[in-house]
Amino acid sequence: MTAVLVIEDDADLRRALGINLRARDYKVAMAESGATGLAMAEASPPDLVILDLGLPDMDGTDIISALRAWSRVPILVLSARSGQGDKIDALDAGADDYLTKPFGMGELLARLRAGLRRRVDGIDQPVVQAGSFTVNLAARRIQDGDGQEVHLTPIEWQVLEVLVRNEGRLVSQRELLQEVWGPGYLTETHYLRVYMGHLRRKLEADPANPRHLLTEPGMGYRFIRD
Amino acid sequence: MTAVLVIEDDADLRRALGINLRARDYKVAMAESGATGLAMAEASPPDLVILDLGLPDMDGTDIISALRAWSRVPILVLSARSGQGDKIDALDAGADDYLTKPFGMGELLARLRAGLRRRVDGIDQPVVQAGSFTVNLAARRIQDGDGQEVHLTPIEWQVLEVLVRNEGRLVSQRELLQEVWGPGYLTETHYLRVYMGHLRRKLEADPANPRHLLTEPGMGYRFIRD
DNA sequence: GGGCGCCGTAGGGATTCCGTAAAGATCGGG
DNA sequence: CCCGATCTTTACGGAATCCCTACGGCGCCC
Repeated sequence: MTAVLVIEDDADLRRALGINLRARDYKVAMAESGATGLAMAEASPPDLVILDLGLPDMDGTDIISALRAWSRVPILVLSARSGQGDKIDALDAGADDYLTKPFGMGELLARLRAGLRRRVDGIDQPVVQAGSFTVNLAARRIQDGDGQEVHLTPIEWQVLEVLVRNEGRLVSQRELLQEVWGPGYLTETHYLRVYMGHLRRKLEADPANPRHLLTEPGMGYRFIRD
Repeated sequence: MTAVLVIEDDADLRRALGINLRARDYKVAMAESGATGLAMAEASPPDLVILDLGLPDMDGTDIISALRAWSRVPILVLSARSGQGDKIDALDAGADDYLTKPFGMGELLARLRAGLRRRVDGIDQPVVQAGSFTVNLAARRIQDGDGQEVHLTPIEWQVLEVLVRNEGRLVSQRELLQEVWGPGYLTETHYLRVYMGHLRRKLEADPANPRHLLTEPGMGYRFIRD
């Protein structure tokens, strides 16, 4: 059954959404605040998130970013603010759709169906275990094989995150440079050599013979769990 | 470069869209009617479609259905009609987003970025099973008959990719050389002999009697699954 | 039968690419 | 202002890959 997480502080709207979604046989989870919503998403990853931007405890785009740190789940934003700027900020933070209150329940359900239709079956899990080490994408923490915390610098983390989120897939050098350094550094491949070396020394049991952070000469790098 | 197809009959709006999209470095194609739009999409598949529902020659949902018959390209619908029913129909026909006129150009571009972002995350995993081996083009991964990972060099990948994309069809030597080595090497057919040999040795159960990577003497090569 | 064109295989040298270490450069905090 | 952490840049040995040549096999036509 399809699981939908609703993060909404208005009790009336929350109840209305719950009734309508359950009537269509969705499995619904509810959160009243951003913090609990994020915790619930990590505890039990949903197939789609309906998020109210006007929550009291957290900024809306921060919630989106926190989700996007580890998940590609479709995010449908509800908001009372109809300005263009708010929509652009939310969409660029990673939201998939933006619905301005007041909205019709029929339209909401149609946009929800559209979001679910193109659901991807990727690695939507907050923690990825890789033989010798463990990556917690949601908390941005890493543990060594001995349970020791490993400290990564910002760039090291960004490189690792791109690779882990594309587990098994070859990530080209251009793609990595684009994601981490931006479009002006697409040819600076020696950066990658340096930072892949750092990551291997910190994470691999035998940095000279990596088992998880692999090089594909002339093409790019690949992360595999085992 | 990202290719966007705009299907819009209003000349003013079409021009405005063209200017804004090209300014953001999108490659823009334009159609004034549904029929030509569908033809252009088939001739040169875009990365995203912007579709006006109020075209004179065809019903909007029919255009969406026709596209969805063969493509999962993101479709962003523009419409002057703001009723819930129209939106629901379009979204359930397969559209990804629905924008009511008049709309802000900033919001349109943000929704366009949201649609394109999903494409990069890659729904399509073209996995081709070929008797003795399995090719995953998106992940750049190959498994042998025994489930063993097979490593290919960049040029080996390029050659194989061209052949697999043209599964069943004869690919001429000129075409292969053009795609992989570029226009300056159209007569260096011995390169092909060398690299086809590499591929067969790595992928075929009996490299001397290939069953999937076939030679058509004097013409070119052909990939077949079985 | 022999020449010829086409294909497959092998291997060596040149070139490109990668890993590693380490020295400046830059930035932020105390 | 100094110091530590981080990022950038350079240099070099070694590995992977590519280009190119050589040689043998096969089928075809004269």
